Amino acid sequence: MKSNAKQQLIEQYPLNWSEAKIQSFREQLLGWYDQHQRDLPWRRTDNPYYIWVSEIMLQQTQVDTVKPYYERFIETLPTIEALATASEAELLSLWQGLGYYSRVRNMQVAAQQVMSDYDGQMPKTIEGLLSLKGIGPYTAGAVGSIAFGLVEPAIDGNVMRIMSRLFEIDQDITLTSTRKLMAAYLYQLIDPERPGDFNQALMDIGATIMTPTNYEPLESPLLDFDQSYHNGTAHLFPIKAKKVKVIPQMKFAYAIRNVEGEYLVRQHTEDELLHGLWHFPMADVEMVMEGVTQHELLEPLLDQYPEITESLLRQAQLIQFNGDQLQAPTIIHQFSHRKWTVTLVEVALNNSAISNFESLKWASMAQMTELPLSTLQQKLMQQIKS
DNA sequence: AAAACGGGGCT
DNA sequence: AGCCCAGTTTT
Repeated sequence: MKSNAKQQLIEQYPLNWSEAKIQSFREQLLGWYDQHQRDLPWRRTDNPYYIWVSEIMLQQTQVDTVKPYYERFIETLPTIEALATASEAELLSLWQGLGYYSRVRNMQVAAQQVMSDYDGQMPKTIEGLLSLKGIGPYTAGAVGSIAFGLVEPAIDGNVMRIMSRLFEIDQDITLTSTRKLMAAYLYQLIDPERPGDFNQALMDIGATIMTPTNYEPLESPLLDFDQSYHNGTAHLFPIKAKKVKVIPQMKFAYAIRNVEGEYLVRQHTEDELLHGLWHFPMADVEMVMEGVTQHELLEPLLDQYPEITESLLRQAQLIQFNGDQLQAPTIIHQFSHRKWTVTLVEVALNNSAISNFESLKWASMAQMTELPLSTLQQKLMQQIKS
């Protein structure tokens, strides 16, 4: 990261620790690492390519599973050039069983980028690493710090858990702002003499001591700095908002206009979303076909609203066909738990229908604007005006 | 900034 | 069978 951006981040989230306390943190962490670091194949090399391969593999798989894959991969494709020119069949067979096959394809694209854009050498800056396909902020930080000594944090799930517990960070770790806060703290904590070891030490502690379910990490070299341990709150961290899954739904909304220029509208009931707000009548549909017919457009409406009869629509004219091609706008409306894709179907009646129905009534555009409307309905009405 | 993606592993 | 994970890419 550029030093001015880094400085700004630190000013935004200052740690306010004394130099002595920061020094002590580094000494505890690195002293522990010197004694307890795990002996892993990719820690016996300083070849940036090998370290890169290991980081990509470790993104998706546990250490013990990765080991044999790693050994075979670097033996078979020992250089970036070999990776860049390998056949797809060879790549896939080397990766078979690891999953996330797009990542090995991305890695080959990146190897080709290195050959063409970087003269066959891995770029030695964060920006350069980030320019490679498949390398995001975590991998750039890991490879950059371990292989090139760049003073950059490598924030993965382990590190987020550790940071959220050390500082009792009570924000959702899936938020970008929370990761920025952690990056700011880590820029202040990271040892500029040994950034790669600093990052790997944190990851080892996360993997072996400050695990997801160990709330009393008595062996942790960071115990003195561990707020959640001292307050007995470790089990509360990290805070991860459980994401409700969004159910996609397709709907038609019918803008049915009579000769007076009025539209049929209805107020959503309490068993519906957008309760109390007024809308064009809407109907659920499975999917919208490419070559949908006029009949198919109106069928869901008749199904869902018994009071709208076929005789009423006998004179209906669908005004959105250009030749046979339907040209209907769609509006996306996102709820916390639903995503509606609403296709606006415009219907012009030639007869002068005036009587109101049980739950539907006629309203001019001007009258509608006096009613409580959802943003969805406003967007639909916007489509008609233009 | 938020959503989509992805396939092995777990319940 | 369906949910979950942990990072990157895409929008």
